[in-house]
Amino acid sequence: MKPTLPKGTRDLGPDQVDRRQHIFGVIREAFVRRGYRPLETPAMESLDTLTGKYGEEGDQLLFKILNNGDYLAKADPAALESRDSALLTRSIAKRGLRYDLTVPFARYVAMNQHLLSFPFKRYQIQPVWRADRPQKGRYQEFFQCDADVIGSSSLMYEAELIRVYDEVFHALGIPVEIRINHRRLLQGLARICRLESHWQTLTTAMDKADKIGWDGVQAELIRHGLPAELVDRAIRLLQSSPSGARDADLAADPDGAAGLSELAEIRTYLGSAPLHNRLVDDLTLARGLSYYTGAILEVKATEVAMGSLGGGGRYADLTGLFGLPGMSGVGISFGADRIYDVMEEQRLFPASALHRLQVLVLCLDAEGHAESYRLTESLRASGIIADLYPEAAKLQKMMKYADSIGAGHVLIIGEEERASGLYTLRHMAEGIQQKLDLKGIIHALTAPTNC
RNA sequence: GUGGUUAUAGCUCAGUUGGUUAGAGCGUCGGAUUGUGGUUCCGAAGGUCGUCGGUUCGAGCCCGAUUAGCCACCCCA
Repeated sequence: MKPTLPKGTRDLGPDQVDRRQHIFGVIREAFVRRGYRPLETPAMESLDTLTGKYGEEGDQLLFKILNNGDYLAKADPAALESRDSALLTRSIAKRGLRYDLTVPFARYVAMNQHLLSFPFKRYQIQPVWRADRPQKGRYQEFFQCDADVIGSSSLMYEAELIRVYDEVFHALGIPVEIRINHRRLLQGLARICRLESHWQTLTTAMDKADKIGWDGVQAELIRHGLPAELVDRAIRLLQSSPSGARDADLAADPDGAAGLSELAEIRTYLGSAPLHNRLVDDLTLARGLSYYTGAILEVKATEVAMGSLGGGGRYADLTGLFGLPGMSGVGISFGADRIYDVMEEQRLFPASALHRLQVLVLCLDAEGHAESYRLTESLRASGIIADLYPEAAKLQKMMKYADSIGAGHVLIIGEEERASGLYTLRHMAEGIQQKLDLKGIIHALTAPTNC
């Protein structure tokens, strides 16, 4: 048979895994240093846990897992007869693959509330699955790196998580723009323009402003049947200067005022130290409105056309659906696969991300093989990534192998070297070699420039 | 879920209005070179042209379906 990968999935080779681990490492470090603790949850969740949490669209994108056994015999006869897939699903699939990390986290918190102390800060780096149509930067299986803090409504945490975004993308070398908005600003906007009843339509349309332009937004809103004069008013307000008329208008509305004051407080926390990246107030940002209740965050690369690299926000009551009401939380997510793609495109991965062989030992004759093996073990014991070519072969062949696997050095051991105790260490990239004893080799390979 | 587009050697791609035995570059393997890779030269292997069906005397090329990639919607990381 011809081997294939399922749609929207991919293999990662050794260099790719090394590079992804580098990304995870930078993110994890930023989380850990702020007291976030790791959490892992199962790839599959009960379908009851997942459905209804991501809106109607989200439910369609859930991967369902067929029940084991004779599932059709136990299927709902009415649903089977009517060929109603949505109805049938309930009787033939009781589990699904997780769609994000936030809902499993909420489930975990609700189930383990007696064990947890609040505020509880956790991070989670695991794959999630969505039955979406694949595209550039969009996969059916992809990794998310989430950090959430639950059980406190302090805006300190919004600032903390913005700082994490800033720090991580700076450390990875990706220039980004961090956008921030507030749900209550959007509510205020809608009320001021008397478009409360069209809130959803208004926000999803204006979110596309940078893509389809303001004319496009206006056209879309009018197509949806919103009164033209109110649409004009909304767009004028959105385009007006934040420091001038816009915020004055918003401040006149109770929700708008609350949103403005929260954003100002977050900025006060951030004022203690400058950010590497721009933090932009963006009134058009309207993501995750089915669950975010406070601040809304999004990160976009400024130098590459790629969807968002991360998103987050405040949710007033995440665990309420699981029987634990009144728990306010705030969280962010990194899209590891998109970050990877951006870094690949921009060649941002440092050589140190790759854990390739530092030295490959080449023994020229069978007699010296055992001694070469012991020497290789000594190098490994000194923390050097080392391996021994498994048999005495033509030097040319062994050199080609060393070159193709990207070994930093080769150590050549022949009769002459064994007699003198001075081995030939060759630096592959530079093509220079020197004769050194074991101590000298270890020194050369553990010096900072050769790591 | 909707629309567009692509699929030929391991990779990137050529392949004439449908016509005999489908090509190139790169890569791979062997040799030139029995203690020196990445550069050079010589040689070789490698294809049911994504899959299934149809039209035709004849299909890599035309038609239909299907699978996968890419792009744009929708939504999202």
